Amino acid sequence: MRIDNLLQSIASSAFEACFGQALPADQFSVQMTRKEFAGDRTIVCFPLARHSKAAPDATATRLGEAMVNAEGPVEGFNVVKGFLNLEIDKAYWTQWLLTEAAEEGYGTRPVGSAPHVMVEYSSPNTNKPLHLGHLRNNFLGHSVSRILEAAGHKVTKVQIVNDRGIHICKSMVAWRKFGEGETPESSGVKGDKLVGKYYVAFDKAFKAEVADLVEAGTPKEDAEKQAPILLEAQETLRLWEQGDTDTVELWKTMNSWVYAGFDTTYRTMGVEFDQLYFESDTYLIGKERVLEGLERGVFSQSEDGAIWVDLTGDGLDRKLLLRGDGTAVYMTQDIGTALLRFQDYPDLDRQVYTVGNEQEYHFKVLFLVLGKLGFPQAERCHHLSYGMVELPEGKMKSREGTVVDADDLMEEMFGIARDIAREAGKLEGLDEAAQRDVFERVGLSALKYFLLKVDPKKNMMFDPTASIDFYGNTGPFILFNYVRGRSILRKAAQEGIEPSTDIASLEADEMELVSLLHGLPDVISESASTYNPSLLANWCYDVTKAFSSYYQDHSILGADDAANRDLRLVLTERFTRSLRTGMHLLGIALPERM
RNA sequence: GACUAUGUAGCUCAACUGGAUAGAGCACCUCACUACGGAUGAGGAGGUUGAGGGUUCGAAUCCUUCCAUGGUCGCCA
Repeated sequence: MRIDNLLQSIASSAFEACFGQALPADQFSVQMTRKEFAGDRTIVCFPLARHSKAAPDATATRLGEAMVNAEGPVEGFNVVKGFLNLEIDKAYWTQWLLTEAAEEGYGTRPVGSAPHVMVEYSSPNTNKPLHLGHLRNNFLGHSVSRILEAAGHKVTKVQIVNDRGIHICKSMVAWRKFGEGETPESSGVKGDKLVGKYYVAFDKAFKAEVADLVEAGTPKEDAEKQAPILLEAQETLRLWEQGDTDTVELWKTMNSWVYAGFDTTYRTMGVEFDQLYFESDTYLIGKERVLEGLERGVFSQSEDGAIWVDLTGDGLDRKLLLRGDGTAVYMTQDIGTALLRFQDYPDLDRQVYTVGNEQEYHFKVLFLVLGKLGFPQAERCHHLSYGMVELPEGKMKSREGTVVDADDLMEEMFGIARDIAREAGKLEGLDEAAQRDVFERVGLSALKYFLLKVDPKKNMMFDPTASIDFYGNTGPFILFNYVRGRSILRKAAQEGIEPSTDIASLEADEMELVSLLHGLPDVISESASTYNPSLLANWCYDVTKAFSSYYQDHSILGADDAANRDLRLVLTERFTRSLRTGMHLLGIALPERM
């Protein structure tokens, strides 16, 4: 049993023995004792006073005495006002270090012990490359997937590729007009960047045409609807929907360029998916399902034939699900996608959508609609909503060229990692590929940690100069301490030192590290139930800081006697392994050297 | 305007969900150390937690009224 639960249960029976009143264990709030006070865990006794009919400090004292006398690890106590500070038997912690903390997979639960969850993230448009916003999205979704897995869920990672619509047609038109047959192979340009280039070219040509029309006397609003290149894009969309062979061929070709480009970026990012869904496949399913819903009477139809859902009973509005002309809107295809997924995975307990907070209303509606269609999982579905990534100069705007490209940013981080590593000179003897691997791990750790340490729901500032910092509260700082710890363990192994189970008792300055290590399982389950990796990121930093400080004050291999040395080695081993678990759940891979 | 989130040190972020003197990093100042990996550690300074009112043993956290900022309020996606 975890120490907090154990203490609660001891407190509960001790309280009943003292005051003759039974309180459920969860009424006893156990927290870590602040370091300016003696003790390991604290029970706040103010709320207990009205049940004990005694003053808070008297209640605390009597409860403390009873807990010391009870069977269990409580060895002593002190009372400050109504705070009961408990001292835990050091042997308890020693035993814990040698048993639970030593287990393979400490902190995680076996996959399949909790329900099957689908996590969607990334979900890009196919008309432009991935940028900084996608990085936050991908790192979040990927990390939450791993955290849910560690909490025992079976997890399926998916994305919905927004591969159809006017945006991709614009790139197609521009490519046909200006492309002269250019391909990723012929130009050496990455596929997603190439298609993005034509999307920009379209926009430029469009604006020029509008300007010409305005020059010729057309009002601006009309000009923006009449520009020939826009009409051509709309015609292309019509042809695509009719299945026109040439159009569909070009669409397939250009999308395939984008996918190849995205694949490269995802691989560099270190994220992956179990299955891809494509809007071009799901929007028709959505139409069918909406029509079925109409037949079953959960939706209604207006005179022009449009289909609506009435959510006024849920405090929202009426919402359009299908246009009068039978064409799909965004909601239509999202309904189709959701239902297809439930059909593909009948054991699915819920879906988690990693999508920016500007779509909160959309997902409220979607989940309500799924509920109306009779899916009990709907109420467990979750919109993992996250805030925008802002730059010091404001929002990213493609028109102003302030979009931070994902590939460029990652490459920049790798370069900084390389420069620092060369200066430190710790990678001599590694070949090129192995060194590159280290640079990527270090650089990615900086980016991922920077983006994940902030509460997802908050907007965050991406200050380029601060974000590339490798000192302080950063990913590389955590990696650095992991590498130091591993280096010691390697050295111990080389010297044939195998820590015995006869380890020294813990001193006060070791307790902070031990307490933090002990907290890992709780942090993981808390992160999982709130879909919040930042809790885990902060834990990784806290435990690393504790180790770094401990490392400074104590020579691990140079300890006075074997019992102390073995304790320190055990601590180092538990630290590196727990940290590796935590960082893995953030999607961060750790190097052995750096 | 309505709805919704956010507002904490100069800056970027925490705060175990109502608990003790609100903590880290960066920047600034001081100190330690030829270190099992210095991409280090210790200390100092820096706060009326946007403002006012309320709830109670106790509030950054809950309620309320304002203020500021972002987002949403399409037969766009």
